[in-house]
Amino acid sequence: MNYLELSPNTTHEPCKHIKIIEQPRQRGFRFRYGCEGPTHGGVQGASSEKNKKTFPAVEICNYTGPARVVVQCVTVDDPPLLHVHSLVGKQCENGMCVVGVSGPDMTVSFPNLGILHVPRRSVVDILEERLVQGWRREHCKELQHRDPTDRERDRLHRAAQQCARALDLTVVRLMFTVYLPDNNGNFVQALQPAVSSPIYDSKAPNASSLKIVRMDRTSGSAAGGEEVFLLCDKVQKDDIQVRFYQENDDGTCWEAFGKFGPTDVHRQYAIVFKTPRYFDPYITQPTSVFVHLRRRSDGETSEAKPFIYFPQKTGKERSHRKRKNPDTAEHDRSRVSNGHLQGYYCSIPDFTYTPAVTGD
Amino acid sequence: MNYLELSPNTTHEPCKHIKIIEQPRQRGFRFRYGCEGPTHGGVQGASSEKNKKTFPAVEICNYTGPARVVVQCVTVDDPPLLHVHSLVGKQCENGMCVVGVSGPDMTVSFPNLGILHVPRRSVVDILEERLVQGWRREHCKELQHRDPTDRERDRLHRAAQQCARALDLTVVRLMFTVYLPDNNGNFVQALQPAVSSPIYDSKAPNASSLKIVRMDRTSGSAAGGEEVFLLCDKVQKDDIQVRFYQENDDGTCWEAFGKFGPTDVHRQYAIVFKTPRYFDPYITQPTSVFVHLRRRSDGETSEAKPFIYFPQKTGKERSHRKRKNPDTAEHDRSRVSNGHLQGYYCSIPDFTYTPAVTGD
DNA sequence: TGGGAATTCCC
DNA sequence: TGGGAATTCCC
Repeated sequence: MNYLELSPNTTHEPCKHIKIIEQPRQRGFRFRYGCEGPTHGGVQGASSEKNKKTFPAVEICNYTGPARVVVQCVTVDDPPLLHVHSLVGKQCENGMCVVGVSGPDMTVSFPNLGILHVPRRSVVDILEERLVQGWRREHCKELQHRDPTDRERDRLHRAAQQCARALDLTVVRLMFTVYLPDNNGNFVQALQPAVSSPIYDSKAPNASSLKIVRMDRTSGSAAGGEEVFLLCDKVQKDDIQVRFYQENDDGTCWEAFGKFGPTDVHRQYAIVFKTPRYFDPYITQPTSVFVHLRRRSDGETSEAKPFIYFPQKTGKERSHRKRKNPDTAEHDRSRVSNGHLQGYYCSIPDFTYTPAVTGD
Repeated sequence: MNYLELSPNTTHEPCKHIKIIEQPRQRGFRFRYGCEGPTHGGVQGASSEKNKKTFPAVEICNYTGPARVVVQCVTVDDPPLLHVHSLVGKQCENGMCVVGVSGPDMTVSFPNLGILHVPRRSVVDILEERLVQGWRREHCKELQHRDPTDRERDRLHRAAQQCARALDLTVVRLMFTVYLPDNNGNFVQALQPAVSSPIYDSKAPNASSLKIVRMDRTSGSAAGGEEVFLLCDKVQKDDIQVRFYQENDDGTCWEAFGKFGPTDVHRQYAIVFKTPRYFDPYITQPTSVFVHLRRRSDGETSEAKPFIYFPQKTGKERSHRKRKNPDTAEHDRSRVSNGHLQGYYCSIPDFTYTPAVTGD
């Protein structure tokens, strides 16, 4: 007898349980409304790649033989509650996905888990119906079958409203439950369920993917303070940043943020911001950095666009400008504002423009 | 006996009828959803002004005495059909507005006609219900009361779907019907109804008000071809124009249009366009014109913003540019593209910018 | 009210 | 699928 045999488990058979061997991918999957049809593919696995797709998968451990795995959408609450959203796709019915296993391979992969987005207006009704069902189950043992009274009904309705308020429609988790057969071969013996990491609806305003579509300038003075019009995919004005950054060879990183207020975010699709000053405003050569969008709440970022900082104009170049036609100066004013740069040494944004020489 | 007495009318009493003496304003009024609550005011009159509001009004002609006027929403079809949208506000019930008159003033003004926007998803049900009602009325004379058979029901359902497809939820008209009392004082004698001009929901995508919110430049070369980022209220990419114009003292008007494609309209809220060439590209003094948005389909326009055309650079100024640092030229390229101006005489956009001198 | 965004749907 | 807009709702 060695010491291993003294561990508590040795007196029992190894615990049968279900284990998630591939989590669902948390981001980038879109929940679909009923009207969008059922053919939109399932959520992929966390380690899925372009040419090597994976899907959520589980393994039944310490048991080999017939089993049934049921997958359902649950909330991020602890303990998890059944979600109003349901699973759709092959092998899915009544909002859940049911798959049989027989062994010897006790792993199951789920390539067809679509998530059906229930309209918000339906939520209360769905929850109320469930509460009524629960009520019936509780009362079915009573001698006489009866329906809830108006008073009870009203209580259930208010409970449903409260649950609905607390329910987040933008995120679900997958709950996997294994059922093993009893002596009659009925799959009624449930093991402790396993619950996946959260899946965020990629269409939700706070989880949609970030993208810079177009900018009216992709370069500017190292002094910063120049206005940029940036067109983007949907953002939320209080949760978005325009981040300039430069990664150095030594692993350090410079960052600074475009300056704008909530009113500079136009209808979620455009941001007018002022460029930040480069960390060294006295550079003598153009310097490449990157700009991207970043969501404060979850740190998600867009793909980066290059941005070039240029040296500021010298005093001589600037004095040349003073001789300009005042009409033209008026013209210029509309383009560049340097409001908050007043008083900075040598930091007035000041450019001249030559036409691009393009081939077409 | 003069010839007037020979006209057909002289043999009858003058025809009693209802006349609209103030039409509803056609634009700028927003239909409201039920969830928005009832307190949003009524549609104003066509001649309403800021400090002198008017409201839709009718007059009962050639009759003085007790009467009842009923107002309902109808479609723009001919003949008009009852709309699914309903009237809400004081004196409104069951979707219609009912007002009593007793004379001697036989005019009625309606200051509280709110229009309740029925959700699209409810339209079929509402129409089907009406068809079923109609079916019942038709069959009520049958010996035995009966409900429509499944087959009849299905026919009604399909008819409702067809009506729903044809129904425009963005426009209604007001139908005014006068009821005069019969000998027992019951208001059952209806005169021919009067139907108003159309009222367009100001929240509908094709009727919302146009507005230029912000532009990244408000001046440019008389040669045109310069890119402008314009932020705006919601537009439809295939139905919007950026119109430059200048009204001359002699009543003539120059106009030209910003150049852009559907993909240059960003998510309905921004337009990236190229300025048009001014009609005289060889101006020697800055010239003020206006820009506004214009909707093709109905000719509606936004408020205009001023735009200043500047003389093109002379050859001498341009040759000076050629000596510039190539790095700076690279910088410039990002800002101005002159793609389609190649080959124009003296038409290369070319500006220098000086910082604004602002007081704050 | 109008401003603004979330939600839902269409292709 | 994702792109894009219409519809609906919130304050």
